[in-house]
Amino acid sequence: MPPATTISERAATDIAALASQLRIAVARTARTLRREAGEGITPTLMCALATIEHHGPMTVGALAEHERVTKPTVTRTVHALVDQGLVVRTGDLDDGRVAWLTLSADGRRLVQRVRRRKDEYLARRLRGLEPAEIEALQRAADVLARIEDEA
Amino acid sequence: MPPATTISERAATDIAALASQLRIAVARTARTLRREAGEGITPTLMCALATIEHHGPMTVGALAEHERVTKPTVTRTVHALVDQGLVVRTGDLDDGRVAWLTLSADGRRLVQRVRRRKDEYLARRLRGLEPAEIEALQRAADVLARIEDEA
DNA sequence: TATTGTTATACTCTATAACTATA
DNA sequence: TATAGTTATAGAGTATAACAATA
Repeated sequence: MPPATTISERAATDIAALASQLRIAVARTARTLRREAGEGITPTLMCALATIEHHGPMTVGALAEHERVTKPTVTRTVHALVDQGLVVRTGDLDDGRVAWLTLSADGRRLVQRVRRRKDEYLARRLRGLEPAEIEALQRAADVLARIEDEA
Repeated sequence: MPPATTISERAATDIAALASQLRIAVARTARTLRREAGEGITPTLMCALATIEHHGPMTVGALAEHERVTKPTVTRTVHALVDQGLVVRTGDLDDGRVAWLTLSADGRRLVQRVRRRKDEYLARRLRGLEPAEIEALQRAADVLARIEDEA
């Protein structure tokens, strides 16, 4: 007979093991998805574009914070996006230090096209799963989104 | 009363929505975790190290295939790991073209230390979730690992 | 002085093309 | 000829440090 364990000890063990498995699974899945963007746009540019689309007009600093990169990195990213006509950069009228970023019509179309493409790729991989597995993934997506928002 | 839908139509809609949410959640979680490696080692080197530890002795080509990068990239990565004394590179005795990669004792210790660190970080984020949420994440980790293996 | 953003510089990761050595 | 791996080269992403402009 195994030694008795309290509920909290059991839970702690389960969580540690889960953390390890989840970390590996998430890293590998993300890596695969990053390679599915296509459209000739890089993952970094695509991420920035998607963030601006989701948030609406943002400053350079806000984008840096959201993407968790430094401001010089965002400056570079935005430069590339503006060069490609995907983002419009406008100076703030009241505060001369601030620059506002918005999507151009081309940028908006591109975001939607790439998003559809990635979703279709992942959806192909999900087809054929059991309904219970689908539901588990749905709940997991919700939970992961929530704990990231709390970060 | 809404129009009748077949089970497969319902499933297709659910899967498309799930794919989208899951993609975003996975990308964000992976990004956060990548920044938690610490120990002065980069995510790429750490990934290679973890793969070699998991698989046991591997050739350069096998590592490239597993990490889904090109062989020149692996050559570079391995060079860095050998320089840091984390990996040992040995020529095959029968086939002079082949190089075998294994972890050094330092490499093995580092993998374990970093792994523990990341797991603890994620585990902190998971504590406080409902038991049902934990279970959903556990199932999701299993499913994601499985569909990645099939890729 | 503090804040917003940029420029300068350097390092890591990655790929493609061309190459060497071995089979 | 084919295969395993390397070298050469170039491009993308990132950070830190130093700076400019504005508040």
